[in-house]
Amino acid sequence: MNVTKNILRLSNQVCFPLYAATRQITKLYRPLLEKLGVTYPQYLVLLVLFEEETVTVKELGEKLYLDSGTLTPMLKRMEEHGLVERRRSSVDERVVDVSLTNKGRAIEKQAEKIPVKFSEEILLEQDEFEELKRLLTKILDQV
Amino acid sequence: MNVTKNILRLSNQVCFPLYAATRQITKLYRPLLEKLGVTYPQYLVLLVLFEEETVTVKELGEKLYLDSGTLTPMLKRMEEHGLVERRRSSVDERVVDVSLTNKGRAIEKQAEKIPVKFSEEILLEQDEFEELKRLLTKILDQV
DNA sequence: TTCAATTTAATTGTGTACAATTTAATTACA
DNA sequence: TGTAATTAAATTGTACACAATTAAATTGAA
Repeated sequence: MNVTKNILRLSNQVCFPLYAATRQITKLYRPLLEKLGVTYPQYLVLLVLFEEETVTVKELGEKLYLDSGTLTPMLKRMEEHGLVERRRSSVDERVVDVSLTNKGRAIEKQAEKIPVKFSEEILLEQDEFEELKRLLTKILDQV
Repeated sequence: MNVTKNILRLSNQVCFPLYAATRQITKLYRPLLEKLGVTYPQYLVLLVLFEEETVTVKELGEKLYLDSGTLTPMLKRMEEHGLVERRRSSVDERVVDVSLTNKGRAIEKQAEKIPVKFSEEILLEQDEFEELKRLLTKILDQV
């Protein structure tokens, strides 16, 4: 086995398990989120809006690392489903403010149960969870 | 701050940094892979084929955690670009065997440089890399 | 003040992802 | 042997994801 093969081995890459684990975990979330009628990225938008009354598309993008090309159509879908409201800012017409509707706010109580259920399905120790989060956040802070 | 808000805080979730870090890292890969004319998932297919002469679509799916709905169109694009060859197995007509063309094989030497360049851009200690990989693999093995 | 530079969303086009279904081939068992 | 069950890809439809471009509003410097 030459050096090349070792470097390129799937099992030696850290990015591959990252890529694969993310998708598998998103799949675990799916049945839980389906009951709320949202996808995982839409759920993240809700989490932001549970914390802040109103955010702009730009702020959402900064928090979630997504651009308007992803957010605009996603927010339109959420608006169609009656979860959020999009409104041009009267202060600055370039800006679009996003906020929860009553229907969106009503989901918060259901959403509480998801992280709990989830941590029951993923069998990591508490300190492993913390370490994983620390390492991922360290990467995120660099890029 | 009530308990609910704490549970649902973006910063308290482990899945969010996982989701975000994966996409940010894939973006880091992009300029490197662009030179090879492939996307990140396509690069993963190449990695498998550098290790194994021929794999079926099913085997690819098992290794990369992807289904035919993703792989079939992706492999067709790679075939159009002259990187791989798709051929119905003569032993079992249901099966499609995938293998590298000469052009695909020629990429291996360029591909070697990518993990090296990449590890230079991500500033994690060697043991942190190992720990991250261990935790992600542990999750993958569960789901 | 004016107009060029910047900023914010939206749009366009390509490429994943994946659930659900379909099609064709193979296997298993009555 | 004949047919039901299973298997492997492909297809269909929906939803991200993101680079690149566009359009409209705002800002800033001459």
